[in-house]
Amino acid sequence: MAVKKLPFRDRQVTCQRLISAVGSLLAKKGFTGLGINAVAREAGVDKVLIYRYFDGLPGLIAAFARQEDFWPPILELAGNDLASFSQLPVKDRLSRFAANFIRALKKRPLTQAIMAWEMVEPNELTKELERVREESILTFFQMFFVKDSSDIDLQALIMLVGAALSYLVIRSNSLDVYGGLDLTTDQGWQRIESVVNLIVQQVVTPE
Amino acid sequence: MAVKKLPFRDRQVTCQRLISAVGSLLAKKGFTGLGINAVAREAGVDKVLIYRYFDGLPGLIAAFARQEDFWPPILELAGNDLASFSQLPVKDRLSRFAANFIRALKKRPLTQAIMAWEMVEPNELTKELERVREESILTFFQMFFVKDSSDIDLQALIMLVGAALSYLVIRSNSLDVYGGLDLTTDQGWQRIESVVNLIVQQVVTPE
DNA sequence: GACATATGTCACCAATCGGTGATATATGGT
DNA sequence: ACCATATATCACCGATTGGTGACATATGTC
Repeated sequence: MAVKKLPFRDRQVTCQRLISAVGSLLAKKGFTGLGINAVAREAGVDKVLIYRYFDGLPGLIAAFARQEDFWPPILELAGNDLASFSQLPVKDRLSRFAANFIRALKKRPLTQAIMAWEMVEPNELTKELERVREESILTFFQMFFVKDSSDIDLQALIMLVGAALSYLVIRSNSLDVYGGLDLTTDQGWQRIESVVNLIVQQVVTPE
Repeated sequence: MAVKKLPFRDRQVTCQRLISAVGSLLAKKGFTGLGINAVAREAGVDKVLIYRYFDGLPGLIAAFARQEDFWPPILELAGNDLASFSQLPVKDRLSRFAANFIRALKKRPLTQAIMAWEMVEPNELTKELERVREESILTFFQMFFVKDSSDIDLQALIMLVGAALSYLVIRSNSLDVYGGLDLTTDQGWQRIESVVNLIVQQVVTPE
């Protein structure tokens, strides 16, 4: 409230403050309380500028979505080394993917908030983000797994594991124990990773 | 608005109307818009009665939670026949459990809404519901699976599958395709069930 | 320096929110 | 029949919401 007045009259800076405010507010409080007034307050900017520059809150959120990298890039899911990753056996590729996926998701609270948001309030923004994510997932899948035309439904397997891990990571924010699994400790997550490893080792047929 | 006035002065009936209003409102709009005013409006009852009879909205929601059966009962997860279920091989028990779990969750939109709610807004109600569910899950697990002291982490496996299925069912409300999996058709769900079957058949060691 | 415009501030609106006090009326015991 | 009380309605409160128009001031152009 003290340093609120920043009449630098720099539209770019103001827009950036608004976009950043969406991010920090979303990370701080989740999607609840993500209103025009709250965003403007957080940015220290008058809310009328949201209407002027972004044509309303949805427009601002869309701008926010455009400049952020919510979904972990393929490179990160592959362990930052595409070449060596693609040379691994399919089993190990899947195991690594699971571990990388957990780590990538854990360090993106914003992504978790948005994924939770998608589940309760489908809207234009979440639809857009879903489209991007769906595309990213499919690209990743086709890049590393589609050529292994095994007799098992590899796609369904990967998505099942991905769904489980997504759910568990999101739940770990507000839940300590899930069905006896401790989601707060590394040991608990090690159990999860281990069972994923076990699954892929037993299920995936070698090439 | 027409038949709003029901001055029957029957406290039980009024309380029931309020409790039912929470349910229908939750199923209709999800947890958004679940406020004092909205609930009272839905019930066709003055909101002051919520304070009088339930000491506020949390109290009303708690009463609502107490009388509903959100979580599928163990009997249902076991396929309505405990005896024959417990005589199945562990593998088949797990496969049946997965199929029953999907069906049970699919036909409980209220449960889905609450599960989604738990992910974004932890509060007293969701905590309570989580406690009940956690207890139910563990009971189910100990009843049917704990005696099979295999070398694999059966608990982690079950919870992983449960997490995946929960996520996919909830997502199917607002998403058609997840990573190439069609969540709108029986064929898509058949793929999911099949891969679960494959996993348990390959991973679970026979007794 | 004058002026159009871009940028930002402020005041206000109607609607809704959670919450409370005052009041009316039906119920049930004496 | 009378009266205490349980039940329900209504009117209001301050705060907050999304949204808009009027106004002020800095910026850049001529």
